[in-house]
Amino acid sequence: MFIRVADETKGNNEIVEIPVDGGIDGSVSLSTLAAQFQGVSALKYRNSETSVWRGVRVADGKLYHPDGVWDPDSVYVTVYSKPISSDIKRKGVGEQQEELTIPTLGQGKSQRIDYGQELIIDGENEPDRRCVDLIVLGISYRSIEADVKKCFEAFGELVFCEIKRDANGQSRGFGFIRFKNYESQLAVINKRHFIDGRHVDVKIPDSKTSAHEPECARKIFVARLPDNITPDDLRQYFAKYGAIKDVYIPKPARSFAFVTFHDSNIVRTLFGTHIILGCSVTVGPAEPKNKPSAIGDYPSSTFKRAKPDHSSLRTLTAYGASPAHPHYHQQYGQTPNTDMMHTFFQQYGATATGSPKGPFSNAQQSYWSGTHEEAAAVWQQQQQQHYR
DNA sequence: GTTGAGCGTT
Repeated sequence: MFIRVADETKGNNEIVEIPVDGGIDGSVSLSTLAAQFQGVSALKYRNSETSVWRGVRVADGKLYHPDGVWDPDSVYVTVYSKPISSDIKRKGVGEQQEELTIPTLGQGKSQRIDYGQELIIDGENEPDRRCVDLIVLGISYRSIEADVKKCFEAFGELVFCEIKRDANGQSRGFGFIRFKNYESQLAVINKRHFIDGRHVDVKIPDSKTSAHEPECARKIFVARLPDNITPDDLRQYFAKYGAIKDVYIPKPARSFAFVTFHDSNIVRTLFGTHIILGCSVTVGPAEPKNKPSAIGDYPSSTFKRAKPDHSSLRTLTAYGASPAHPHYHQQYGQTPNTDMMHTFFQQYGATATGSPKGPFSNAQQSYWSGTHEEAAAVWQQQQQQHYR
């Protein structure tokens, strides 16, 4: 049996027939698909009842039809993990078509991540595949770095490996590692490993800054969701990153959701773009209820989308970003400065490129360029305020 | 020379 697959972005509507594996699970091999469509990560198809795109399930390098049966007459459309190609443009959001820039953050460095300040992403520059330093607990006092390295390199390339020692060089029995690729991190985390005859545990480290955090620190804001998405869809997708405590989708659907994890440390590694059921969604930090604050204490509601004729959607307008808007200035007591803007954009894996009018001149507006996703996330975050 | 929950002089 074959299924019919097309790549909308090619514009030629060429259909390629892809074989379905003969095995009992009736899956389509991702690698077989990728041989025809380079870089493909999933497939989607139109739900005949609702006309909404529906994504096929992807697991272990295989694609599974959600209904268990592939329709030989349907045309399945390729989905790519690089953030948004024009085919993922979604209804109702009113996005303009635009080629997107994937934010380029620092290349992997052999340094510890300063949480919340710097996000290291792997060699593919995928914002949703970030590695963090992992703590390794229970290392034998006799083990050296090479022993730890040997154990974990079986899961992938390490960019960092260190055993903590006291002033005399005596091992303190724990250390830190970081992988180059996110798959490796997923493979080792929260599992027990053996080094020099002792079992060791690998975890996302607690940090002092994350102790006694409010619930919103364990919560992500997921924007640009299709309205037919279910809590189970989100659970299924995000479960691979960490234990989920709660999923909240407003009723009626408002294109966003909150997912709360048990561990706050995983949260910041998720900021950026994800492909869920074939749709490109944006994950950002959840804001505390009743306390909107996008930049420090500055309200996110002061950020609007720039007009489409102004450098298109990658540009945000920071209203009130100058003393020319005394209302906001007085109400919130501060004006966002350059550092705050950069921190704000960084949450979304974006890089602010500054205002063409110069930062916080006396102009009425300042323009800041982030990514398309970032602009969409900020816009959605404003909407969120109206429903909470 | 011993020990065995923890959270990092970068």
